[in-house]
Amino acid sequence: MAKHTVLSSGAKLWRSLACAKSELRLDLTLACGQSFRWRETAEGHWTGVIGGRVWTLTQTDDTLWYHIYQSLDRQGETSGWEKGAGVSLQLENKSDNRFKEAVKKEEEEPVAVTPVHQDTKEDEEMLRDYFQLNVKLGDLYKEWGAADHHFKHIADIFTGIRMLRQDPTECLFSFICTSNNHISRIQGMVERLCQSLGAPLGQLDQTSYHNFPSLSALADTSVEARLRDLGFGYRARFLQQNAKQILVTHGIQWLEGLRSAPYLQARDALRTLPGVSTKVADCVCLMSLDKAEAVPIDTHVWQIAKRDYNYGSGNGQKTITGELHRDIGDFFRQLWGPYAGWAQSVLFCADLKKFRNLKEMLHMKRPKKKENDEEELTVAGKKRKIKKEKIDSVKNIKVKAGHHKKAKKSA
DNA sequence: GCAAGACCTGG
DNA sequence: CAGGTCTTG
Repeated sequence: MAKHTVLSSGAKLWRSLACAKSELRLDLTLACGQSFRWRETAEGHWTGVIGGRVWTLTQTDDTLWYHIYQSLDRQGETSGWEKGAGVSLQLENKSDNRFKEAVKKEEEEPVAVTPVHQDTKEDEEMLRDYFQLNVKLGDLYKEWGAADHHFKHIADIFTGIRMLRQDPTECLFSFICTSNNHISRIQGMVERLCQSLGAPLGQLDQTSYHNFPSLSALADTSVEARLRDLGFGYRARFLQQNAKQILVTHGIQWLEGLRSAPYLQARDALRTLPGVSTKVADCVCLMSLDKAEAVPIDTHVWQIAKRDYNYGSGNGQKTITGELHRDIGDFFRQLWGPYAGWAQSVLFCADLKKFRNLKEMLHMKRPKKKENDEEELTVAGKKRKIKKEKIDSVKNIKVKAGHHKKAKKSA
């Protein structure tokens, strides 16, 4: 049976490119909630799908290493996948007919075949494109840190977090699943989505890999019922409706075409889709459509704005509504500049529970009095924190009545 | 424009 | 309740 590879198993299977950890941290970038499909398959080794092929990535201090597994089409040639049968066998075991049909449909479509000669240059370019390595993250960190003291503080530990340049279809349909939901469940849902409707790419150890489903696979009318069975809840309808709507009214190239549209135009276009409001549209813009200025505002980011930036406006409101949404985005764009969305992802990542151990290191580095006090208040218990926020919100309502928009810009 | 409620599911 | 969206009032 084919296995996930590791760097120590023999360097000849690996290719590399120069890349400092200040430019890219795989562990943070691939697990901070922008893509839901990467898994750490061995210590420091991340396996996932890029461009219809399965890759394992790892890094050392100044080098990014990558291995691309041989695709199913070349089964039996040399190393790589188990001799093909593994995946097909697995599919036969499913008794659900609709399941088979959908997969069959996928299989009939042409699948990208890896050329026999290994085109190192193209592969490297694909990787550079996926990680947007032409963007000099170190320079951006310096700019953000110079403009924003709090960012600089966080950035001491949370280095190398950059935006992926994801496939727009995968990005859109994955983020439709994020509403009213949490990361661990989203990961499972996206995985089931791919296994159910995506073209199989092969199997490594106990894990089978699939392409993200095509629009036509998602558009089939049987999809909603299938996805409900897979635990997608009310989002099942959104996924199917969207795929159909995009294909019928816009065409298959529409999403990619939005890469060349201005940010707000692309976002408004996405917002016409059912289940896609400002937040999800911003995620898709930032993570797949080259809109670095897009700042997705969710309740979590709103908390960050209030807690770390003393952001006052909107404290009287219960939910993130129109104007508030735009204002918070503008606030961060003014603070960080045209790559505000990238900067936001750093703070977002630093706030994830799964990286709490990393964040602890910040206290070791800076035993500042004031900040310790604030942390204690936060850690001490929810009730006290809530009380404090309520007091703040009362204050801010008064402020808001007076100065409204000018107050926050001074920050 | 904003506020409620509903919406699937599971930790 | 959770990293939200849609529908009403």
